[in-house]
Amino acid sequence: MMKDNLRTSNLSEALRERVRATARERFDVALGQITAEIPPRTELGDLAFPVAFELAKRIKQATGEKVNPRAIAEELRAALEQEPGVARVGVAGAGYINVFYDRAAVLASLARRAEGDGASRTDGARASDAATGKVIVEHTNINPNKAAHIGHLRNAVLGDTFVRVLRAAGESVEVDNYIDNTGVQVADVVVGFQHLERMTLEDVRRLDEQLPPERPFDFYCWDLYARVGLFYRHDDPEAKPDPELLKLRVETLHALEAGDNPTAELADYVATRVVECHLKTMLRLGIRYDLLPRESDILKLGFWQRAFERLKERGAIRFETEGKHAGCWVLPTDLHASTDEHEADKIIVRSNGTVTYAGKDIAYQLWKLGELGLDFRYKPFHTYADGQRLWITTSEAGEVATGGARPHFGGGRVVYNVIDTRQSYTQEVVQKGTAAVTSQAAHERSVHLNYEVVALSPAACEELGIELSPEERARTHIEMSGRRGLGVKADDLIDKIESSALAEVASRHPELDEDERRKTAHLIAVGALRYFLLKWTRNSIIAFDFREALSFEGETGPYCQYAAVRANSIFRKLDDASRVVAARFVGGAATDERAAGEVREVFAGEGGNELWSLVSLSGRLDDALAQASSLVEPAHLAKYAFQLARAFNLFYHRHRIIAEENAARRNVLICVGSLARDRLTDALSTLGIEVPERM
RNA sequence: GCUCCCGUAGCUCAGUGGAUAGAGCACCUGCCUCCUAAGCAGGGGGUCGCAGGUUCAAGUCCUGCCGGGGGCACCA
Repeated sequence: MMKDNLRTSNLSEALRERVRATARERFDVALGQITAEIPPRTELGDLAFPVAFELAKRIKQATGEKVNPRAIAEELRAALEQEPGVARVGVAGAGYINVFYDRAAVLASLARRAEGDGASRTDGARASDAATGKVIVEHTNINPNKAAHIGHLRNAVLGDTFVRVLRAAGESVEVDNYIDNTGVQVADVVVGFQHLERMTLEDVRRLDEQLPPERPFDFYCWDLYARVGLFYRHDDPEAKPDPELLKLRVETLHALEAGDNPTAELADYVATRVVECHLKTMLRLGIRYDLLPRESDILKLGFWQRAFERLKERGAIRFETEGKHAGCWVLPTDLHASTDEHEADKIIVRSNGTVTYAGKDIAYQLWKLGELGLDFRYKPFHTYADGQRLWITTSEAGEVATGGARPHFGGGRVVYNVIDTRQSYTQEVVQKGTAAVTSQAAHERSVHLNYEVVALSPAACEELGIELSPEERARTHIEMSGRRGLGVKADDLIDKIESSALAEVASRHPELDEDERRKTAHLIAVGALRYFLLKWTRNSIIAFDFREALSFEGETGPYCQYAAVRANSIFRKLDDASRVVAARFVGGAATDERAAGEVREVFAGEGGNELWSLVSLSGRLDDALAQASSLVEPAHLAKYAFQLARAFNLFYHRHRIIAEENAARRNVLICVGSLARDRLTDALSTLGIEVPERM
């Protein structure tokens, strides 16, 4: 096998070791973490060690001797220059050690790797640390009572992209989408059907069948849900709900929890149909799931009773006999101070004996961690076009037999719950309760993958025809409200972006047939929307703006796709022989000193630094993935894709690849272009963005 | 009251304790006989909220203050 110490990540590791060894031998200093950084400009080198400053301090502490950091840097320079793959080492500023790689050798290694195992980036580095046990990521979790809106899309795209990042790292991932089919929100829509529309299950079924395609069932429920909100308030949006009318909600809720009655059957129909709509919406963006766990099954299968026993056994919860919480089971917390208005402790079981959301969630979280000792029953719910099967939980006896084996669900090594940051407090309570009945390790195995909400810009509200008070207009963002029907529906937005993309495609490519245009427009829309939702870091509130979301220029998904499309069009026009020749020539630079010299000359010449920085950036995809994964921040990968696309566009602008006459130069350009295209395509693919053939 | 997050260019946001703080948008000026101009280049724009502290080095860490947002239900 070819030696691979020229992979830049391995090279930087080797250099770190040399720094450590030299510090020990020459200065008798044992260094801990050695920080290395990418210099701000490529002329300053490929890797920098600001370690001389720390060494000077350590030497002074140990011996009292004052040493100039520059002198230390000079010593280290000599040692680092010994490392194969290093062209030279410079000392700059007050004592920066700047390492310059042998550009021909690095590119040769990258070119050989690309030719050697196809486009596969998935090499030893990632396969080796594939830990045992799967990871569970739970996301989407939309109440099944109305159409999904852009806030739900942020959750789903964030979760789905994190899943892709984990899978790119070789992890085995189970994707769960929790269905709260017995909650208040579903109950409210049921109240709407039963009391506002006076419909039975049969009526609702007929209505559903007759709805036009532009107003599917989840859209209908969206409006109905808003109407129910008004109904409780006697049509005054500003009023408080009438307690008398709210009794309808409570009655309905009880009926749902009890099950086996017409109201529960209607609720089940509504929830199931809305879930189907949500799955369709998410599939438009390439988002899929493995399992739909349902709250009704958690109730029926006694998950809570089991968790309740465990909590009592461990003394994690306490029965209150006096005070404000008399008659309740509470979980003691110190997450916030208790005041006159509310106790610090969190109620888990109400005085009427019913369990709160937090309690149910503790039981469910225990199942996800494989610590409950109970399991759901399962049945197939849907089969995706490629045969992948989606399962749903059930509590019915006699599990439905299927041809293929059913995967084992639950029991994750780590569980990521994608939930917006407003629920941080409750999530902490759940984690605390969960940890109380398991080991401390279980606490670390539960991660609340939190993110800020999507709000609407005042401009977006006006476009939606929503009246704003002068006060609201002055704000940077306005919170969405399902109850007010205030929000941008996911399908509406996707439609809008698709038709905008379609117009662009049609004007640029009249030669394409209708079907091709639609497919292309769809890919562009997905790219635009996913990138739009991913470019912000998690703790940034997105003030949704139509103009921004519909933009295809600047820092957008289509900009990144366009760079890759341009690259593809080069390679479509380039004959295969040229690529083979280029790869062989550049790859040969690893052993052939004459070829290496020619490659170096290209990088040393006019625009060589710029060319090299594209190679260097292309080589950092693994770093970007590792960062996105360890910091749980897909935005880092999105930023990387944009940077790479920008660098490629510059490269594309500066160089005529096919027409290049100098053979060595042409070979280098082909290899660099091919490398950048592959990594950009990979990065986009992990973001869930595909590159169309033309756009 | 307690608690979490945020404050960086006109706007929206990036910025693993390291070099001259970046990008997109907006505005202005150029560039299509060329592998797709959804592009490229250039320009103006900054007291990184304020004040202390730690450090060889602070937008980044600590403390306090100011300003904005979220959360602290026998809702989910």
